[in-house]
Amino acid sequence: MTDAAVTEPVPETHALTKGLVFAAAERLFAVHGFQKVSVRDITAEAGVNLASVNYHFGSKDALLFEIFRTRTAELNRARARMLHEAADRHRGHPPVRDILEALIAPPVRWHDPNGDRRIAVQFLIRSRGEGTEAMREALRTDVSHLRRFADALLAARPDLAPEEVYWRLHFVLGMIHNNRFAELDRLHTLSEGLTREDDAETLIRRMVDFAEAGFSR
Amino acid sequence: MTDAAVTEPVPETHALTKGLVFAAAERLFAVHGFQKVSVRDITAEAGVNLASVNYHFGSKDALLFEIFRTRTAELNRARARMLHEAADRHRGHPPVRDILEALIAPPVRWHDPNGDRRIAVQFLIRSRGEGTEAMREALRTDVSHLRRFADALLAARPDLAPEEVYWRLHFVLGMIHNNRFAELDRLHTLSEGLTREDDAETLIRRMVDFAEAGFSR
DNA sequence: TCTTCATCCAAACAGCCGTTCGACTCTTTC
DNA sequence: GAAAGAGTCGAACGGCTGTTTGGATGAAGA
Repeated sequence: MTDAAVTEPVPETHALTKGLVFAAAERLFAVHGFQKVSVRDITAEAGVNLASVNYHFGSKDALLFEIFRTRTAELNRARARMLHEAADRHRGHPPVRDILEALIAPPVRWHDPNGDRRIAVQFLIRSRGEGTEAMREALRTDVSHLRRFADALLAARPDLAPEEVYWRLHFVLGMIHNNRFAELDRLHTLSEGLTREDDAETLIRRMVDFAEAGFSR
Repeated sequence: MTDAAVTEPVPETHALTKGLVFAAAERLFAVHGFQKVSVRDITAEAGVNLASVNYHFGSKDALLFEIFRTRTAELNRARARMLHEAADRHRGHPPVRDILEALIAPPVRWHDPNGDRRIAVQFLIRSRGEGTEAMREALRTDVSHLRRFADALLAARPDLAPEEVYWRLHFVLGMIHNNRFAELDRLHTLSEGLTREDDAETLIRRMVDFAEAGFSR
């Protein structure tokens, strides 16, 4: 994770004001939701003029979509790289556990308090439920990213009926998408703080263990 | 599921107009989201006057919360009943599989196309991500419902570290909450229709199998 | 028959929304 | 040094938001 293009909090092609808007918008959207944050909230947080959003991005929805597109591409790249490395380690046929780890590890690592990507992953999780029409269209049609993981799982478990593999992949995605601030808070409340200790790597191990066990039969 | 108090689509204590508003609001909120649906959308859909929402419910947020409270209570009751029945079958100590089934089966049965509760479960799923402050407060503080399931799991697996049990419960909840229209559509697209055939009971079996396997070690 | 009361209705309210406009500033280019 | 262009600014636009108001309606009770 030393690639500058990946760890750069805000795309460096942005002008100063544009970058401020991008960062403020991502943060506010991630914390409060897309509809509850106004253009005025964003520009006030960024300390720039109200018209900046429309000047640099065209519209509020276009700003939302640019953040979505940027972060989605980064996450997909990190996942694809891990899947590729796993394939290299196993002569083109990675086992189920390595495939699941490539799917799970990147977003969980981003979510780590020490990372600069907590906001980005919360934004992406939100975009599934309350995204723009353009976002949902992109999520619905662009399945090429998930295609690779589905194909890898199908190849790793040729003994299973394909629909069984697809459903289990769906369950794993549900586990990942449920790691929102509010849900984790509730878990920590329920466990009376027992679950709060985990760092990213421990949580990844727990999730991969659980998911791999789900694929065991 | 023959209890009238549970299968009643709209609480029968409501007056005619109040019931129309309740039903229209639940449907529109479930399909389009909470923030995107206006009071005017609701009253137009219900065919009643604009002021009806404020007259019968006080405010838009209060209407949202009443739907949330009603459906949450019904779902919790159905789950608690299944857990209770499982405890009766096993002399007070139900196995992991029966506990998970009590958690999973009710919302999946509600989601069945033949049921009259598809809207309700979609509404409840949405309330986790985009709910009112009052809703999130209720979800955060009222853990008494989940408490029973966590305690049952802890009792069924005394060999596991408690935090491990809590995390696995969290993963199972993620599987359940991911059954939104949009996510299922994407799954069906990815699988090229293979996953579309399943009825509620088959899906419940798949989910319980997966979750139980996650608890196997 | 008169009163009471819950319900319903059209209309208006104040406020916030995303977006646009025209002027102004500053740097770059010829 | 003039022209051009990108960026920023305050101000305003039309439209939609949730909510409120005051009167009309009609059934129930004395």
